[in-house]
Amino acid sequence: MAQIILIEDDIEIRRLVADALAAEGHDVETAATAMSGLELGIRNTPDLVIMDLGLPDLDGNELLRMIRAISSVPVMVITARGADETVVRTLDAGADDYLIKPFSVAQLLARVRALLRRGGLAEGSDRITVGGLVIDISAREAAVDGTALDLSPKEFDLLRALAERQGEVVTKRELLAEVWREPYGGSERTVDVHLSWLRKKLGETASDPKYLKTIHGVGIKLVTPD
Amino acid sequence: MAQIILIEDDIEIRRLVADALAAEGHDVETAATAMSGLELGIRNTPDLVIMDLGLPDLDGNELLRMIRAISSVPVMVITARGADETVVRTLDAGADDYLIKPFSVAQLLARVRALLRRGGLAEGSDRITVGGLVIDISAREAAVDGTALDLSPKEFDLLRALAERQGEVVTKRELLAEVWREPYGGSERTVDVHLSWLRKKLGETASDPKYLKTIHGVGIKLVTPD
DNA sequence: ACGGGATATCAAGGTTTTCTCAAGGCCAAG
DNA sequence: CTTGGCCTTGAGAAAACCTTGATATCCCGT
Repeated sequence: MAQIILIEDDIEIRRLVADALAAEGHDVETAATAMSGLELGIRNTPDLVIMDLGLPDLDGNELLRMIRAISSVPVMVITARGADETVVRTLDAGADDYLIKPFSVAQLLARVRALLRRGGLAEGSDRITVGGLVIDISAREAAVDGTALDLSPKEFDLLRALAERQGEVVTKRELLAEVWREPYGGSERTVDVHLSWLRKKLGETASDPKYLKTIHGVGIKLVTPD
Repeated sequence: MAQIILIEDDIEIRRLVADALAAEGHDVETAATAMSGLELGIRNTPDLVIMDLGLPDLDGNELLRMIRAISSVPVMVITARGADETVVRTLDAGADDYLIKPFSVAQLLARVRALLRRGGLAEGSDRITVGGLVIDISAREAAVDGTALDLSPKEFDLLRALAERQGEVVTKRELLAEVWREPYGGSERTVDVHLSWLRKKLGETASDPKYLKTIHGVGIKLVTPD
């Protein structure tokens, strides 16, 4: 599922964590020293790094800084050092989560899921959700409250263009540029018509909008309904 | 710096956390119940939500699910319940971090920083805050004390022009230039009318202004109310 | 306290923008 | 060649908005 690098010198904990992660379906690479872990990271571009703070060859914060210098990969720190000051310093050095040993494996896994949920989806996400509206970019299909919408090409592109900037007001000119691809001599009223159709398929009207709000004199914006 | 919503029923903790966050320069809105917190969230599109799990009116996980249904905002849970099972369930329900009371404020702040760092701190949305007045430029919406304002284009532009120079006196001529785009032959009285409407919507009058103060013979200035 | 100038508010046009229906054209599939 | 889906354009109606005129009110210097 995800590629995870685990840097931990204690062999027992390493085994424990690695097995648990593997059981979740992740691809785990382990390292016992900071340097070898860094090597691994450079080669594999992982989705998550889990590291101990007390490594034999390098201070944990030093390693953290090196990782941050070359990557924005999520990093979870697991360590026995529980001093508050240490936690703060480590988080501020770029760690995303901090777990104190001894920890519950179940919780570790849950926190890993939480981190992957954020980090992983940020990149290749080709699905946009706005309230009850779900837009699958690569499949080119959309649905409201579970029921699929039958959209024409332009309608879909229009919806996507708005969804990619949800909450923001988009002008018709921008929509023309985005959806109709320049140089286009058409009038902005074409946008109006498609919008009208879109609204009808979304089960709303211009006077009582749910998703598509008109900002008079400016443009349209896609919002999550109340 | 960031807009944060804090949902916590214990008044002491609420105060403690809110003050600490405010001291970091964040804009904090608090709520004592799940429902009022949800209201806040819908109005303000926050950068982070911090919530207690044991709210009086709704189960924490239920609230979390409701938040997740409409938003992907980072959520930090703070609670006294430390049972492992609870932690796991909460994280899997969509929480991004989980802190057990009693917690160190310094660590809370560090974790908040970590979450905001990842969250990208409000991507396309730039806001101006003046007291209880929040103006979202890209969404083109404004709210006072959590209630959205229904502003016409000129009214919004006017408010923004004043907000961009908050505390400063702006002449009507400058407002005409800024909002009406020259060369404009209109009279400055149009500005007066729009100002009047703006005041009405802000719930104030010219004789008892809160935000919009008239400097006789000079212009207008937007101030934070006492 | 008074007068003149600046500001506030109200109501009434007048203007611009948006919405929707309907008709026509285009293109690909049958 | 015909059909059907899709896109574009036109036009009237509706809605939202802006401006202006008139009048009341306020502020400040005298």
